[in-house]
Amino acid sequence: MSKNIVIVESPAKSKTIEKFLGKDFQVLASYGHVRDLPSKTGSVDPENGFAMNYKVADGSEKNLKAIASAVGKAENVYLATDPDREGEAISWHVLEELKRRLKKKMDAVSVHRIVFTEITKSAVKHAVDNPRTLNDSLIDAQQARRALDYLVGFTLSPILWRKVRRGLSAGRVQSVALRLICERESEIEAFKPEEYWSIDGLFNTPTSEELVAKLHTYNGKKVEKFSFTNEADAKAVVETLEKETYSITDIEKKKARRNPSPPFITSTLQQEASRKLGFSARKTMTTAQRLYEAGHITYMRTDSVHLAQEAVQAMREEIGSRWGKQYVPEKPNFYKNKQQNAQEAHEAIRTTRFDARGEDLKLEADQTKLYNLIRNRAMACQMTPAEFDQTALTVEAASKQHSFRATGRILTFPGFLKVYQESGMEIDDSLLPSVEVNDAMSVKEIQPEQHFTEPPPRYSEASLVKALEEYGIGRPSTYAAIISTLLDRQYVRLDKRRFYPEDVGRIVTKFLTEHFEKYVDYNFTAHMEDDLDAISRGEKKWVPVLDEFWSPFKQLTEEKTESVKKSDITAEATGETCPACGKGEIMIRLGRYGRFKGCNNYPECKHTEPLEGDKPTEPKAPPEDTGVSCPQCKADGATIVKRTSRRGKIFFSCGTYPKCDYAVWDKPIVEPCPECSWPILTVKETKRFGTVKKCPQKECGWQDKETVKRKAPEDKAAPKKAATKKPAAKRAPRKKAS
DNA sequence: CAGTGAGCGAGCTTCCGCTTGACTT
Repeated sequence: MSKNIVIVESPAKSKTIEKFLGKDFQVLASYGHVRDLPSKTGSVDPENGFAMNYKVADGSEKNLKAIASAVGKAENVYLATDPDREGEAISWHVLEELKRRLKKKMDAVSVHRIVFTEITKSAVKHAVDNPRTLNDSLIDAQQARRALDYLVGFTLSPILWRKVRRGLSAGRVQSVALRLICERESEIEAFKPEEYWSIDGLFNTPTSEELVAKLHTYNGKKVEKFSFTNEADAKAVVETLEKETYSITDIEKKKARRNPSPPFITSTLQQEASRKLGFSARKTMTTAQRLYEAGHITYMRTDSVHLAQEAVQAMREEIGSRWGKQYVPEKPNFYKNKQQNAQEAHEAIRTTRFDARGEDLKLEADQTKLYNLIRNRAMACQMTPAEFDQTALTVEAASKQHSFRATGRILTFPGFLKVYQESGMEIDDSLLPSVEVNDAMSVKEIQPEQHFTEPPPRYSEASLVKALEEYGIGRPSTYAAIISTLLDRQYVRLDKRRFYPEDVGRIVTKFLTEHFEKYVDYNFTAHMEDDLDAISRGEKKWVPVLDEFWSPFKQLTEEKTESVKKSDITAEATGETCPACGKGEIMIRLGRYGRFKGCNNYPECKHTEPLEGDKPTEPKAPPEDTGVSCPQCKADGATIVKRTSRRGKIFFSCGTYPKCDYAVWDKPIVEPCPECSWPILTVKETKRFGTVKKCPQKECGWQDKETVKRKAPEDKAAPKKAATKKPAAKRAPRKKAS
């Protein structure tokens, strides 16, 4: 029984903080948000001042009960949720629930709001000593954000159900993510490779060393990427160049430095883990969560590059003792957040100690890899820059009309590179031969090379997260979920770790960008954030801000629901006449399995053909015959064959389909049912019972006796069978829409 | 459950952002 209760969001945090504060304090976790808008219509009422109908989430009841019972016996409650918009709202929701549950008892409890951005004893104590009250403006801003997301999603999605296909979704975040992928695909399709030629000179120095240099000027003009665009031009240039004599005319030496990258935040961690370790965004986050819970790293959902003083000090000590003073900068390196709308509630992602490598901590293999990545990146950010000697040589023709250049780079001091190299920024030493000005260079060969420009690459998980972050769309806690949503809706697919839009995804994007451009604009979120900031600062009120958004949005959705026909979206005219009826026009339509061509005259004419450019439908192998006669139609020679459903599931059905529609899931055998005498049984291999025979007749339900026997004692031994069954039933309506 | 769509219209789907478990086959 504690006099003082502290509420935080995460249970891992609560344990640490409890240690700092001692016996008089009990720390409880809210486990994130405790109330939310139910996923159904009417949770926000725009007609009634945007009234928000919050409900306690299923999983939160337990947590709220624990909090209420502790607070009921306490004198002080410290709301210590994260110091950002969402955190402020969580505190408010918790308080609202406390008031509702404890009623008058709450009068005896003093309520304080405290915040800290790092979990250290001093920071937490300082926070407790400097409480404030809840910030209503910040809470209002969060509510505006929540209502807007709900209204956009729950207004646009039903339009998609009616106009495109059931079960689809649209939202402020996911629709822009989808748009990025679709527009990239359009760019790739519209891309026309352009030819260009590069020309390298291969020279010999006076000491017979080789030098490769790029053509830098030609006929007195600087050579650019598209200076030579065909073979004839390139050949002519080569001929001219071959006739010249060359010498070194300039040697330029300078020192160059490169600074380390900032420590990880969620998005950069996901990107680097993807590139360096091949982890998906989801895998990175669950692995990081384990490390966080074990106390090995700081919080993994953050958009701040800030580092705690103590951590910086510990890094400097470790760097100094491990590699020497020359790797420790005079003053700690300081990093600033690039993003505009960063909430900066947490620290950057770093390890909690620096003297241990992942291998020393006896972690799982994946955890070790991620731990080391995080530790190295953090340490590197507090190390000295890498230093190079950079040399540029100019090889000029005697005519002074043409010149080549070569650059070389030698690492003279590794600095942070000793520990960490960001992928895509690798540095290789490139050595140049030792030459002096006026040295004659003999031409060994002038090499022309043909190139073509390449289309922009399709997004990977990493590059998509990066793009979203740059637009300020989505949050650290949602990047992985956004990707899952696009995949779940089958808007996109991943192939060799690259995103490809599916037909439905492209149709949805086309529809949304054509008719709801403003709401799927890349800057829509940024504009929203400006408004939310104004609300946070008390400069605007949340209801008028929502009104300003809602009135035109509502009007637009009503107009579009009326004016845009389903066929405008999902059908595309081709101008071809139907070869079957000779009257109808062939349209490209969206079917369950993608797009196809069909006659306009449907349903009178049912002519269809596959879309060109589609993968040719593989010639169907004749289905495997089981030799078992069909027990239903009993037609002569009607046997059961093995087939694959459209979803890839194997089933067995009568070979005379569609005449006879008899079908079973498991493999049939000729053996009459001992119970109902149905002529066949089915067999299935299971791990637990081996081969199980069953009667396919549902009303019979006979099963292999051995199975029943072996199963029986288990039922008795586990009287909680009913209890274990419940979640299974609960699980059924979840996702996995079949 | 076996090639696809229209419209009729039961009953149903859907947002974003916080946080962790604890069901299995």
